[in-house]
Amino acid sequence: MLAWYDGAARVLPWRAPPGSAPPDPYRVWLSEIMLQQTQVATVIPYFERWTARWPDFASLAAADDAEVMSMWAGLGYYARARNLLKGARAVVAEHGGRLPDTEAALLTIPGIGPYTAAAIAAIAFGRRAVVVDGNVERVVARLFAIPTPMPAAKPAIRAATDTITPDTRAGDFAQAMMDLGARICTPRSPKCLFCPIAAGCTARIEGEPERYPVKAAKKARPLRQGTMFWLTNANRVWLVRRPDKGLLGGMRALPTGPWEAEPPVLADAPTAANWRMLDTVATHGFTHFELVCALAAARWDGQTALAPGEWWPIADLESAGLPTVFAKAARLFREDGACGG
DNA sequence: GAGTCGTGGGT
DNA sequence: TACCCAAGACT
Repeated sequence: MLAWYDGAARVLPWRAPPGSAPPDPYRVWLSEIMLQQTQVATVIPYFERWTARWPDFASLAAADDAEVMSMWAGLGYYARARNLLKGARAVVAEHGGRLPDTEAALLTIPGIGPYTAAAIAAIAFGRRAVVVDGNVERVVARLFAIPTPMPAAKPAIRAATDTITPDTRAGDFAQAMMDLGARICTPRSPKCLFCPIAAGCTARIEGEPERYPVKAAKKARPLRQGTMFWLTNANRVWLVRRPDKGLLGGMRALPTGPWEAEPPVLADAPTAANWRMLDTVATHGFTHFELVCALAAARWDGQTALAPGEWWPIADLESAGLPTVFAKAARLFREDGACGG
């Protein structure tokens, strides 16, 4: 694997060349958080903007919370951004501004779990650590043809990974396994002809490498419905801030009622007004449900009471840092020509 | 162990 | 198209 990696490693902004000195721990940490459940190509532009704005732990720890959330907008899983800020502040306050170099200490930092702790220890500090992410799970499940369905197979996969992890260059080994999983040992149509370890792969010898890792059938995503509100005042629109915990926590948003199985009502509007329903609806797929939102537009009369929020210039809505579901809805309101849009 | 938590790319 | 899934963590 290391020999293959020496010649085939992807060049990435947070990565050092194979066999060279470890990269900046801050950049390793940031990239690992951004890469959780997120593909490399999606992360790269966010990583570049982020490091230009906050190049180290000290600058990030001193950053404004709202600006951090806005910079993360569109990347998803927003708890990562909240924990990233907590993590940077913990590193400054409790570790002298430098990331600790052991897995156990790394695990105490918000946002760092078993995978990320092992990855940072190996990649940024050159320690031997058993790094198991989704790529490694797939490669190892195939290499050893592990028949146990996920997630029950996780302990066996970790044990098997331990047996093939080298004592030196564990970081390069981990990155080699992840590159292999991302480019060759892919979930569907693995390219075994280009695989450096195909000769020892039990799943390939069996003839159906795609069968691994074995997974149980998953259930269908339920439908949820709701209403989003577009309240305007001159050339501005009313935005709210969502509660810190839960779905899209801490993010700027359009006012919305709850998202539930039942059809929506207008009772959750941000203010009393002559709401006009648009002809179109906004749809968006989340991890565990599908959302269909009715769209209601109105002008504020300058009199009725408003819950906490802020007027935002419609022409500058791109800088509000709206999650994608709200950015999509905002586009529909503006295309409709709704009041002020 | 199971549910929650986004979004975009690939097929 | 509809579905799968990604360098997981947290509760």
